[in-house]
Amino acid sequence: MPVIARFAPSPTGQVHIGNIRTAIFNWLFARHEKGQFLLRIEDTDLERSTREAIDTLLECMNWLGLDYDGDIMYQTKQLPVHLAAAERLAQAGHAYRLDPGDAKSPLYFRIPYHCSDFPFVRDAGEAKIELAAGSAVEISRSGLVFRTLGAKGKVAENQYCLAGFLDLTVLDPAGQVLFRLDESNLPQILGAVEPVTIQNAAALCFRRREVFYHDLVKGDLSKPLDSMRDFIVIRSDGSPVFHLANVCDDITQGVTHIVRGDDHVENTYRHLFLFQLLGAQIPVYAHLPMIVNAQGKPYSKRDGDAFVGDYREKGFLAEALFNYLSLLGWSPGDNREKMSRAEIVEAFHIEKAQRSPAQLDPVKLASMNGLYLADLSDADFAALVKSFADRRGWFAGVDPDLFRRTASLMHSRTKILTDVESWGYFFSADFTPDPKAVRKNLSAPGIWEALSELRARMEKVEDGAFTAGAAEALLRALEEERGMKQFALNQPLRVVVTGTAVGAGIYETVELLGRNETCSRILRAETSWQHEA
RNA sequence: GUCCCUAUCGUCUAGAGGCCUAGGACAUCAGGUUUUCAUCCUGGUAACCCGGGUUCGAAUCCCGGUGGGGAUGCCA
Repeated sequence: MPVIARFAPSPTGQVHIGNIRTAIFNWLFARHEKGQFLLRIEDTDLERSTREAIDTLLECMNWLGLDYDGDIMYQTKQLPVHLAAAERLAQAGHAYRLDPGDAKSPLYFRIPYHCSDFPFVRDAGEAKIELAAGSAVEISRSGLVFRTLGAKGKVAENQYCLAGFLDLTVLDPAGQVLFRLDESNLPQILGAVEPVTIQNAAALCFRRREVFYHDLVKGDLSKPLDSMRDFIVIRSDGSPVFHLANVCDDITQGVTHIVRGDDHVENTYRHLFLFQLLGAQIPVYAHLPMIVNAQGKPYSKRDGDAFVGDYREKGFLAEALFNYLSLLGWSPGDNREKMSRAEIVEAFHIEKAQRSPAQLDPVKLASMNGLYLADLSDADFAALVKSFADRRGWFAGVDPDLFRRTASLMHSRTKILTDVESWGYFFSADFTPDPKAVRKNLSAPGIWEALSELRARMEKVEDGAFTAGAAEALLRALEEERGMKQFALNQPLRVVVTGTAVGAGIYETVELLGRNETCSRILRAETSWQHEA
């Protein structure tokens, strides 16, 4: 059976990092299985869904190379299908309104009492629930309401679906049967609006059933039916609720595998009933754990860097982000980390996805990005940086050749493209020196005199002869003459001409700056920084 | 409250009962290369949440606890 997977985001604002991870895993899964990857826009929240958000989403997917098959399905267009499905459920007796006379009352889906032969329902044995002493039990077509005693002696009200209590008997404190639910009174209960109330109850005895399914990521999962409730499928304004719309669309699109966030695990137990009663094949599920922030909490909008756009803006490469994100909660099983897209597709097995949440580490992401940048040729790197800088209006009007040479000097020092912002001193003398660097490197006695002398000697060098090698020779000679330690002038010179203590080789740097610029920067420092140092 | 899920270095992970003296990567520390930084190379510190079982043998299986997350919406 060919695999049909889908990504079904709600287009509300920016694209969340956890969301795009789900998209990536779906895409990888579909591509690995040589199946289809469909895109469905769940735009039913009219208040929050905007065209702009949809465009942002499509752009993000395009940027990350997540191509989808076929046309996009827009959920709002499927309204008639959703409504027809609701109607079918109602016709078959699987749905009801709390107030049958009021069409404005929301339509509830009822988890069917007769479901023991469903492929995802199994018997879980005899069960008994002790009730708060002398409390009442209400039984109605929307389920059971009963009171239990909490650990601190507090009475808690519980409401669960009727299907949770097969062959229910309500016992009084003496153990006598007060009420028995069976085929004889079931139709009356389902047909009546008013609940049957049993006073002075002490315990509930019934056969427990549970919903179960196998999750490709989480393994065998189950949930007792007596912890589930009937749920609304059509709101009082007539619009379909997520559960119905989502399931209907998956049926319409022929989705065979649902890969999504594990916040949907609980929904799955409900959706199984919908697929079953709508006569559809039940899909295979895979629930991915969430991505969490540095505090170990799920990413929220307030975190910053919660959106794909943030990473793009900061100068992360799509391939690097893709690679990193594919490794968050998944691993090929060997020690490979930096992998090409094709390699990842080849190695991707959804069953190997992690079951617990993963924390996104921006430092490791940057390291990964640095690996991808290092793969680029100097020329490609320069071109990439250029277009990145241009978009930001950095270094406008800089000589292209100077820019290229700077880029090749700084290539191995660049992890993310925003690092490039610090290149300003190559192109302009308009920088603020780092006070710490100044203090550390320019306060030794005799330093300023030496720099002044160095400048004088540099000024005598022929224009075309001002190379890295020439600069190095000047420094060495001067150090020796003045009895200074070898390289003692390197850092002072660097601070004076770049304002910082770190960077590319200083000889190459001054060669790039040129004789005039180098000398004028030294002179400027002599006149304006010297006394502060 | 109830239900569901989850737990290996700081972080991402390898690990499918003996290949584990627990491997890799990022981070970190030390050393080497080097004019600083970065790159590159070498080495180090660093983890099986706790308690019971099962077994000749448990990071791996089972039970309990604890921590974390999720669900419990006329949000999706």
